[in-house]
Amino acid sequence: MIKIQQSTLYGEAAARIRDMINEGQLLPGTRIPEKKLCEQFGISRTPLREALKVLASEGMVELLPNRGARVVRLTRQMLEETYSVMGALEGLSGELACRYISEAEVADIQALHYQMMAHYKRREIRPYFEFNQRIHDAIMLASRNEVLRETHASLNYRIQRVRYATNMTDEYWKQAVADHEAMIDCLLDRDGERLGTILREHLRHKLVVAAASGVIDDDRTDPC
Amino acid sequence: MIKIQQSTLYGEAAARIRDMINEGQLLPGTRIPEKKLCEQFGISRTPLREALKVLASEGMVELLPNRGARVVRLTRQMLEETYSVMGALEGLSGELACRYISEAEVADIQALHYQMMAHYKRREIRPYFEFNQRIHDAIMLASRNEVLRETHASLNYRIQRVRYATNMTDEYWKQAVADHEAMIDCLLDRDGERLGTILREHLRHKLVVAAASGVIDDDRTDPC
DNA sequence: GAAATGAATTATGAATACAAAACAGAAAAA
DNA sequence: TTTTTCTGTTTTGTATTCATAATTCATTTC
Repeated sequence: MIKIQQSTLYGEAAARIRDMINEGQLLPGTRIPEKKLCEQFGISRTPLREALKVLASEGMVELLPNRGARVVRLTRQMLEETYSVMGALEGLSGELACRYISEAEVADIQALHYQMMAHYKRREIRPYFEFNQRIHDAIMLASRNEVLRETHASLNYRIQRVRYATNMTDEYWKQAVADHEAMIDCLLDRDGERLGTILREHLRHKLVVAAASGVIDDDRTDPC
Repeated sequence: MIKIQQSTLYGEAAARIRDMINEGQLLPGTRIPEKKLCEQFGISRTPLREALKVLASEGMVELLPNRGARVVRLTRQMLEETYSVMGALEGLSGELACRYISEAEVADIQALHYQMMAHYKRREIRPYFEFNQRIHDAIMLASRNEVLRETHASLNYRIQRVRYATNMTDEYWKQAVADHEAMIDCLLDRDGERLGTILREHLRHKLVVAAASGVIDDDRTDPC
């Protein structure tokens, strides 16, 4: 049986705007011009406005009544707050994953880990990120908690654009890889408590790098 | 200077639908009739549909393409997942609160605690809940993390209707009060780690009661 | 020259109109 | 009787329209 995935215009629009924000085509703090995007997407304002409502509750844009939608700025404060919350969520995912994960899933994650390591050794940052993300996703899935997964995903959207702009120092990269090595050990031992701790720490390290990425919109004059 | 709070129709509508769900006027699994609600609220379909998009990303309703909106069912599984995530979030709030809370805020929480205790002794469940919630909110505020607060609030919406239907056993109620006593001690000692642990435990206790509340929509035939 | 005022323009918020899909019920076929 | 097909109705998704609030920019005033 083939699953028909019914797509809606507002869903498509939301996804495209999300990408545009992450890729820097829509800049933080700037207005999102409804009319322009409607023409670009070839849709009317109704579904586009619905998409903006969705993005607003995801925290990607902010809606100012009668003044339109703006791309939210990633302040340092907000980034710290978000990483703190994501740390708690990923920590929980680690704890739960160790309780429920199957042998096969652990093996899959190990495989992903080795692929990631290969890209690390070759200093191929994009593919490295790719596999890195897939490992974290796999742990999320293993936690058998959809609410957790969705909540995490929603926060993750907001900070994706940081990742697009991150430049890793050798020192941090080494640390990140070490974290991942330890994570694999925890999974093999089913040591949920320690995996949770490592993941929370891991997120704290990520914050440091992210904060230095240059997409932070602090101390810019805010014309609101 | 008076702050003008600009309200939008879709925001109002979202709030009203939320309340209707929590108060049982819109039943889980049932369709949300656009036309009817439009007439009831005296608005057109456009803002109402926007409200539904917001509620959908909050997890209050689910949108089936071309088949309208339904109130999501609270399955036991989902309730467990949600409490698990909220436990992690409240745990974090406890840890952070101990780092940042002021003397005055601790005093306020103590005052709320004594008011809550008064209602506990008189077995006045509604006011007890009221103060209980206010204490948890106050800790959230003290954590100085808006992202955390909003994420928690969003999850809290979904399970509010359980709280409306909870009947407390004496045993659980006693336990809950004991938890709260311990929480106050932690705040006074600024013992974040322990407060975090207590809050996570506290949420686990809440789950047990909630699961027995009778608003769980398991094993009902699903006509989808 | 800078700030303030006001009309013209533009964008947003909400209502209405139209197209397409889902639903319901009657009639026909197995 | 049960199943299927067809048709009319209802409901949803999207486009369009209209009213109102915000913005812009030229003009006036200090």
